[in-house]
Amino acid sequence: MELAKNFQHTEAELKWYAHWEKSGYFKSEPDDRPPYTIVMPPPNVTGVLHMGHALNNSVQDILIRRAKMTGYNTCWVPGTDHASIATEAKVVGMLRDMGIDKKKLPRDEFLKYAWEWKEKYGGIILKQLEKLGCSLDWSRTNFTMDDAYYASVIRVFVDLHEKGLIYRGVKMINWDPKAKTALSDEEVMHKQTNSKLYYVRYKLDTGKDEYITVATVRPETILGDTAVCVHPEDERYAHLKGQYCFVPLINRRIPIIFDDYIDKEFGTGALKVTPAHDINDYNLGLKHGLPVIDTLNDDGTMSEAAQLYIGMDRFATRKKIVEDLKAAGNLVKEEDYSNQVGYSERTNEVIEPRLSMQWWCNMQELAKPALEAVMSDQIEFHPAKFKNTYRHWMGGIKDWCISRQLWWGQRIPAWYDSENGLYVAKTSEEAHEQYKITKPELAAKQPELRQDEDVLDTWFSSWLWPMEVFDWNRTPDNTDLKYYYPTSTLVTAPEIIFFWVARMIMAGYEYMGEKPFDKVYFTGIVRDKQGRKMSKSLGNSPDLLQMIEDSGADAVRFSVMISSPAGNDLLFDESQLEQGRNFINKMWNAMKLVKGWETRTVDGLEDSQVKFALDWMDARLAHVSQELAEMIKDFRLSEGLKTIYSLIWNDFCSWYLEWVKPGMEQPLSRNVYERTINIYEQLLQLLHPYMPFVTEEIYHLIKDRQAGDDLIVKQLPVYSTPDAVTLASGTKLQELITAVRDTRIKNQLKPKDTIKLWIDTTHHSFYEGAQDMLRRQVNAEQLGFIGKDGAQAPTTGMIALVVQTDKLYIEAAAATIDTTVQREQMQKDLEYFKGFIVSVSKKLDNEKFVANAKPDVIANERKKMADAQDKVKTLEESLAAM
RNA sequence: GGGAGCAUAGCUCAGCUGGUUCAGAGCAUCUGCCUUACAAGCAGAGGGUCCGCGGUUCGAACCCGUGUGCUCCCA
Repeated sequence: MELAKNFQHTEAELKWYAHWEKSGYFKSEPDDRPPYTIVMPPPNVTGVLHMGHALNNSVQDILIRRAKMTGYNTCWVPGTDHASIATEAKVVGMLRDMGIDKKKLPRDEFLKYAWEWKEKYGGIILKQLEKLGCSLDWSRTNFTMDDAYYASVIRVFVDLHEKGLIYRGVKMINWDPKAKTALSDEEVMHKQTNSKLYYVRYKLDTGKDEYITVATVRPETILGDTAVCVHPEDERYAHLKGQYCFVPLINRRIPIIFDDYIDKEFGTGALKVTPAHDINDYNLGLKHGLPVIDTLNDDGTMSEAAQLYIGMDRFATRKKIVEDLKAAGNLVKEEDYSNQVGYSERTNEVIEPRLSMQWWCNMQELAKPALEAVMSDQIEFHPAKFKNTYRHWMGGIKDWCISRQLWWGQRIPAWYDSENGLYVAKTSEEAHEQYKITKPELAAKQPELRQDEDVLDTWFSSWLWPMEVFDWNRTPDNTDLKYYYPTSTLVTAPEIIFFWVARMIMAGYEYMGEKPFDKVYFTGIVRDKQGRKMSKSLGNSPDLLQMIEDSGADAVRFSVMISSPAGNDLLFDESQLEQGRNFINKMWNAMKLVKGWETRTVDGLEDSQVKFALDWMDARLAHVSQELAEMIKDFRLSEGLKTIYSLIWNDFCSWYLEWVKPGMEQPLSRNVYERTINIYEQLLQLLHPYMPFVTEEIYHLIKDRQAGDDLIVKQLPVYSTPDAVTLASGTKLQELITAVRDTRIKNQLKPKDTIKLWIDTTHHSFYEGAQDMLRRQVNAEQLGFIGKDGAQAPTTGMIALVVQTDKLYIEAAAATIDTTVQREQMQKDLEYFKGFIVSVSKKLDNEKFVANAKPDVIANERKKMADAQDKVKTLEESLAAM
């Protein structure tokens, strides 16, 4: 078969993905093997693949593929999240483009459009994950608005309501005037913003021309003021006890109250109190019995209660009221001010704190076992630093606002009668039953109940994900749930530790009586080269699908994984794609080289010359394989990839293949060929989880395979601990080769110039195995040992060098021998080692050191000393000979 | 305002319980090579005040204190 010049990624990706899927390698059913389960963090149903997904899902695929090779029954469950706010916003936008106003649509008609949208655009992202090579069990795909899933969300709502944990109440919430819905605290992002601090004076009700000045960044809320507050110990205002003042422009008479909540140093030390529009003011209002005047409509315009600017947007009002205050003589001054402003996570709109009737979930009791599980490492967090964040949040956990004023989502299963009587039930029928029993007379007259208009927070469905994807609600005793739950590892971003991770743990303990996963691995945030978070608004997020098309999924996975150290952010730079592509090319060429030997193999050919190389490579493989297992266990995936990269490029290609390479047109022993193929296979296997396509392709090209012999399911061999002497011998040979090459260059020897190499050593057995490779790699026509077969130490015209404690002499006809550089180098080495001996001697002569240090440390120092002395001796002799 | 974390080569990071022969890797850089798998390559090299200061210790990149700078989370 003619081999392509390069790896053709597009064809290979289509071919192998289809093959894996057709062969059922992605599918999982419970069996005798231990399970390894991951539930994918469901992306938004309308989302498209971005760098964050690429990182997150590459990590999961690596863990899954690796587990598959080590005897586990792996199950990776895909799915999507209905993403209430995000999706509804998109549908509303689409309707607007069609000239349809959501407000004018009945609920069910809007939902029809929403489902149409979902059918059309939903799940694109799952298709895109195939492109990345994700080995997902597609037969288990879930969606958080599927009927079964919907039912489980409703069940949990009803259950928590029965337990008294879910209740309805008026509280200060975060209002998003664009999406026109309440948000949970977690959905609000605080951003440092440049604002203005306005100083506004309020006339006192003393009949005189006296004022009190307050400072505010939100002057439009003045219209909702119901008090001015000062610190009880603030002498400036002590005389105002029991006094009143007037709200500017509307002249409402409001009291001056005293509370030590006030920061005397801030502004003027006097605070305007607007209980309807600030959480702290609200609490003050509660304490002091102040009225609440809500001056905002749900779209962020001023309400009738504001008296002025009715219907005008809040920010326009802010400008206007400043002008009016100035005109009225109430504006004292304004100054620049930087403060934190809350923005909606989804719509990026400035949040308005607002009093509102919402549904709440009390988290206190649910949080207890969830906190304990993480603190005691029953659930391991990687990196562990996130335990602190988690504890901090869980310790101060507040009630969760779970209702959203939206239509796309699970509708709250609560019904009201005309007297506002409340019935919470799984179905309308059940609610009506309750109604008839509770209020038979009313029900006889008015049989219809009105269902709550709101839907539940998206996260109120996502928190059931690890159990509900295995059909917990309908069949809680099913074999899948028993086998796969608790799942093995959750891979997610630290940003959603509260939104999602913490709540899944709570739901897991509450409903399964068991944690949802053993381990959580938090990936970093994807940033660009300059360290900026990748985002649509910055436009710094590369087009992932284009990258896959251009460079291939393997190169993309390589570039993402090579630069994401455990627990740190990923700084993505497209140059890493090139590194990935080069690596693929390197492997491809190595395959071509090895394949090229096939026709030149001969049975029973003496291969003692390269036995050294084979043994060493086997030892390296065993050694690195063990290291890699540790790294993957600790989620040091980036380090793992670097390690395999180096094993393949340096150890295998640069050293091993060069060592066993037969000469031009020379035959090769069958045994060496087979072992080389075998080694290459194992390297591919180690790399496969990271770069699945190219490895599978080469695995099949390098040798004919029977049906079903695919790399993805090939089990990793068990390696025995490698022999340290074998490993050290390889290192020594490398050192020798490098040293001789370096010396050649320093003496202007061209690569083609041959040399004679004389070695003065006591380690003859080492050279017996290695000499052939040494000779070829340094282009020596002859290699001799001093003291053997009458060989003499050279006296003149030689270049001397020292490797470890062996003395080497290069004899070269072509050399313009300049020993000065060489001597200087040796002299420097000599001085260093002499200095080193002094410092080690000091240590060993120090009684405190000898008394305190561990015995093996002392033994090691003694060895260092002896080695250094040997080295000094060798160097001195070589110098003398020059 | 409260909390967490980080600072090691030009860049991105390793460096485990304080103790290995000038502190390691990749990328980048420099030099020489189109050597019959690979120039998307080969060979070789250079590059560090381990953020500053103080302390503990026989011994500190590592532990403690402090200062500076940066990042993230929460209010």
